[in-house]
Amino acid sequence: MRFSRLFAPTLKESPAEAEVISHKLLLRAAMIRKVAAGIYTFLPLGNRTLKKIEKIVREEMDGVGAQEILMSALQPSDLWMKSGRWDQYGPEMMRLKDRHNRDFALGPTHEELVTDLAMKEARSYRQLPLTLYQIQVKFRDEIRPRFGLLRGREFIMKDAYSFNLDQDDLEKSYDTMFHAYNRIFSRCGLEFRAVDADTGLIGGNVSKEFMVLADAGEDTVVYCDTCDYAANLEVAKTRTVDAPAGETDDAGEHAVSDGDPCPECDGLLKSAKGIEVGQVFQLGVKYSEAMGATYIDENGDLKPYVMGCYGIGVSRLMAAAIEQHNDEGGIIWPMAIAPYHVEIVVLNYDRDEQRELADDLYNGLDERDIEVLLDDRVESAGKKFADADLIGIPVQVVIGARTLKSGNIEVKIRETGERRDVQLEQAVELIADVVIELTAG
RNA sequence: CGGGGUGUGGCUCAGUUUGGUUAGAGCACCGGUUUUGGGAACCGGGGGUCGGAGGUUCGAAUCCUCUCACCCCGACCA
Repeated sequence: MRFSRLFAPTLKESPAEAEVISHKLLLRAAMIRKVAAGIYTFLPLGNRTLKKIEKIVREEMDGVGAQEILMSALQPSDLWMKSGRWDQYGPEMMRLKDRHNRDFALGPTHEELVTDLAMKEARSYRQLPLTLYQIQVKFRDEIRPRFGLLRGREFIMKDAYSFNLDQDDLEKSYDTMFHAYNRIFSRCGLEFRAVDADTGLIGGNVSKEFMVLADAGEDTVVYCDTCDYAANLEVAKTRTVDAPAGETDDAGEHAVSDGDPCPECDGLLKSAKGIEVGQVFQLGVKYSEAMGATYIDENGDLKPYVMGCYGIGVSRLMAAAIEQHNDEGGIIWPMAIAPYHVEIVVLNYDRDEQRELADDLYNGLDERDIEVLLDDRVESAGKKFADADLIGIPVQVVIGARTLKSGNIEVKIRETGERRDVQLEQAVELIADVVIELTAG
């Protein structure tokens, strides 16, 4: 892609509305634009990152046998009446009426729809376990949308649902999904923790949240400095001093704090802010019983599905990644979710030598399926460098008269700031290697 | 919803307290010249009616009333 043609109106200053770093940078780097409170348009760069995240999610979901579907965002009220959530959900659900005055909602989640689908189409135990997922827009009329993509009223979510034979079977699906989630967040380059969590309005018994550690987080994560114990503060436990490890106290809200003893070992608890990017639940029979969703087992008896559900805030993940990967200059995208792999900054594109060189390099990298953004704009060097840092493409290649004199171009790693001069003939090869290296983490 | 705050060209903001001629600046944008290794310089140009409605006044961005939007703190969530 040529920067001169790219629709990427970057901003020198942060719009006043943005408070947190990801929001500021998403706006400044021309990833998103606001439509209304908590509602955003994704511009080309932001959309590319979104699609990269979605691709990783799809690969991991498909990899564990989940099947992608796409359900309607617009949902009739009757299924929600059936589950009892039409009344429970409250004003957070965006509701509307059709021309016949029938009630609809813009889906905040899809348990009802997917359960209805399964009970009609997956009648036999032979079809189970069945895991379905989708990546789709969700609507929640949040009391207070804020922080850009971190809490929107319309957002992209991956939601998966497993229909299992029994609790044992559910636990297998849950476990599989849990590991897939770990891979997804690792591949996205995030530092995260899976923590014990409250099940909230979704319901169910067992649940883990995936928290990206970042100061902008709205949740507090409590974790042990010695063992694997980690929990959302809401459900965190501690151990009364002198009690042996393993004998826990159910702690009330805010009762657990830094330095309390770990409930599971002799370590001490610490706390940090976290952004919830995913959650997995063992729902059990909550929805299947409420909706009369049953399958026929091998004896011909009707049994309720034992269900699990698994969500990832895809657009939130994008913001969370920025919260973890930025500096004064702007975003530092992990390679796996960067809009482009390499940005070629050509300081004087109007000079034949530089233009030809840049075009060759561009084509050479393109042939190796490396995604390249070529800054061919007629702008000052300073502006191009600043934009490159802001947009945060992981590898920058600078073509300018200074290094060209000795037959070199410069390769700079966005994250570390490391630069090295590279001979022209070796450039494609070397840049390709750097991209692979950075992809591997 | 409670509390606090802000609405002035695309963005950042000044002007509002103490009403007074054609509403300003920087950035961005358009044309031109010279530039180009860290947000270039100069010349020329376009764009706002001051969130909206109503009111007070000879006169309103400025005062009053209502209203809408947005942001921050709290309760909810991917």
